Amino acid sequence: MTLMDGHPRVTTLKDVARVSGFSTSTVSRALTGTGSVDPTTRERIESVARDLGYRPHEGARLLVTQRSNVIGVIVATLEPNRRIGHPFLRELLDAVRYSAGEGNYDLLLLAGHPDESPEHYVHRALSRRVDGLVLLGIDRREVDRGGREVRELATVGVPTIGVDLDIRSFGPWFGFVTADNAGGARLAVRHLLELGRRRIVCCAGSLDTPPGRDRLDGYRLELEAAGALYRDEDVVVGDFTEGSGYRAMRQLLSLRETPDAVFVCGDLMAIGAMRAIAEAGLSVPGDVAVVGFDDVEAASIVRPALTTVRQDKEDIAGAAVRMVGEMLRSRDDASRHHVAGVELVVRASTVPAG
Amino acid sequence: MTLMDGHPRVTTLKDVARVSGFSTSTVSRALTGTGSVDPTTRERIESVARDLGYRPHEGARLLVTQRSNVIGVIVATLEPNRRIGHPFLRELLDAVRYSAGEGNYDLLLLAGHPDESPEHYVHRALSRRVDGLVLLGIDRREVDRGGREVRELATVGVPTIGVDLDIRSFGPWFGFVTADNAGGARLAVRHLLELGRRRIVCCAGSLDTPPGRDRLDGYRLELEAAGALYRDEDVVVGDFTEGSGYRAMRQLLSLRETPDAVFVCGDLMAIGAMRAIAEAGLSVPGDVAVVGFDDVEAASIVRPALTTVRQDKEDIAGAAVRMVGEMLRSRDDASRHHVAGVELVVRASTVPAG
DNA sequence: TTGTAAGCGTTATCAG
DNA sequence: CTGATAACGCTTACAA
Repeated sequence: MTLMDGHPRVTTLKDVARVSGFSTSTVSRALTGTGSVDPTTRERIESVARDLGYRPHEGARLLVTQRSNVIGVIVATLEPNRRIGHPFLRELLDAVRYSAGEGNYDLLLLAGHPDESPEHYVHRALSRRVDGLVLLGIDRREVDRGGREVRELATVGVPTIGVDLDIRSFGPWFGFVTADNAGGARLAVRHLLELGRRRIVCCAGSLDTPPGRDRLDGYRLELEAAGALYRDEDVVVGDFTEGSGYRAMRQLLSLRETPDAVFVCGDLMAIGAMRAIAEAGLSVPGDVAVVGFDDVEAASIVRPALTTVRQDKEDIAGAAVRMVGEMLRSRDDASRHHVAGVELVVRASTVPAG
Repeated sequence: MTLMDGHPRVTTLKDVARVSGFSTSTVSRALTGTGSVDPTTRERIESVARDLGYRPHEGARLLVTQRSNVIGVIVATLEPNRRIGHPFLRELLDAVRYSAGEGNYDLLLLAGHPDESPEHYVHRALSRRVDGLVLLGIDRREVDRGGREVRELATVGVPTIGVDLDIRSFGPWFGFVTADNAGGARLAVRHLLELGRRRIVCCAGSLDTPPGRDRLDGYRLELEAAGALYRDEDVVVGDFTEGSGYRAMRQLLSLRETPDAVFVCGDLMAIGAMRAIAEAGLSVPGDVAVVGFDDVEAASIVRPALTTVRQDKEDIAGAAVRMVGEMLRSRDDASRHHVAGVELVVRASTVPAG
């Protein structure tokens, strides 16, 4: 590295030490705020650091502190390693980004080759020494497939939080965050009942995900609590995509007794369901009232605007990040489970039965 | 660090060396594939590394190689440091994530405190020694405000790519990627003309962004090329949000000569425009044909489905990542400008004039 | 082909 | 309050 090098060597702690006339240890203490330094000294050092444009080298720091201040994130993709599968996950990722910032973390979005499997992600997370890992919408079966590697996370002690994915059985380093899916579903169904709807059917989401299962449970529970009849034929299972909602609704509309309301376990599916209803020559909300789940951006944009159960994304993201921090500090009160709030957002897709 | 420590020390290169019986340098060579090692030796070492679950420490590696294999990303937020402002940016971020993976990079999503300014992001990027930086939808004025820090990126030699943001004037380390906005706009207008529409108005996006300006230019150019009249009154400027599209369209509908088509410079605004048209008692596409721009997920979901100009997100993201790599290798042919493809996607919001 | 040793930029321990 | 000095885990001349 010569002076003629095109890259003017970046300023290091040593440079700050040399110019300010103090030792590297003093400079380190002054700049990190650990240990005690004379106020005058500190000022002098800070000023020199500023003038030189000093940027601490996080890699070097990590080497000794064992803390990267980085949280890794893995987001479920629809086809393996392609696009993120659902707008809700993109919105949630954004919320995590924001929460991470509040906790002074940066986010490492683990990217993947087209043909990488889960263990690769874990490897990368481990290699980068992330302080914690957040799994967004990952399928349980995928986790099991990478079981060996996932267990390794626990061995090394990386707090790992599953959002809509319960892997607490893997050990104490695993946390679980989810919205109150069952409660939200009950809110939705109750709303429809209060509107005077009597034939409430359900378009469910994939039953091998916690949200898929819990929302369907909520639907059943609320019907039963109201003394209404739950029937298996009234439920068709989709996979959270618009297309599956459309198909499910077509099927539901062909039931002997036409429904006057439908609880759809995801907004995208609900939008598909509305399309099916319109095509069948029926109207929303007049003939069929529709309630979705998630409150993605599109829900407030479609016409009629979709009544839906909003998941508190900020709460979910905040809890995930907070859990990482707590587990890192090994606090006894580190909760490993958080149920985020839900809220019914009434829009135009539901009105009282006519 | 005792043996009783809850954290079984993570395996290091030294461990692999000890167990395999070779020196650390040989192990390093064997594992990274640099330098020559006896095939038998390599096999032995690889097997030991696997058994021990060795994960190279990227921080340590960075320290010596000066390469982090991380690309930093900063995404524009609507309110300062809150949510990502536009669904297109979220979708684009996802595309960047994917492209980064193909290039063997991970993505550092620079998160921010609620009250951080751009220079803080740059500081974090610099501290983490990102190999490159991608700016998504960042406002030019923000960049100018952080001018000092941005210039520092060039000093240190961090390839920085602006998507929809041209900062090449800052020096050779800056690249610019954008879609063919003007061309796309012309596609849209031509389509409307071919449909027999004669009163084509325009709802423009913020004119202080390249897409805002170029799409409006394209609108004007295509009209003029067709011998049609461009009039300032036929253009109302919004800010890419649904609400601004709604308001702009109301204004456009109140023109003396009612339009029979509108080119809206963003899908979200187009959705708002459709709402305004419907409220005015007119129909889309019968009375007013609508073309948007971007092709965000919502465009194919609204009814009527929106005809729009699709930006090739994969192309944009791929170019940004590729540029980083090329600049890093200081290739003379490192292009600093890429114009990504656009494509007209015809859906239900446009039909021939009746 | 392999090993020795220096050094990357920090923090932390321990004296002074 | 301050300063040597030893790590941290890895790559890379340079020697053998």
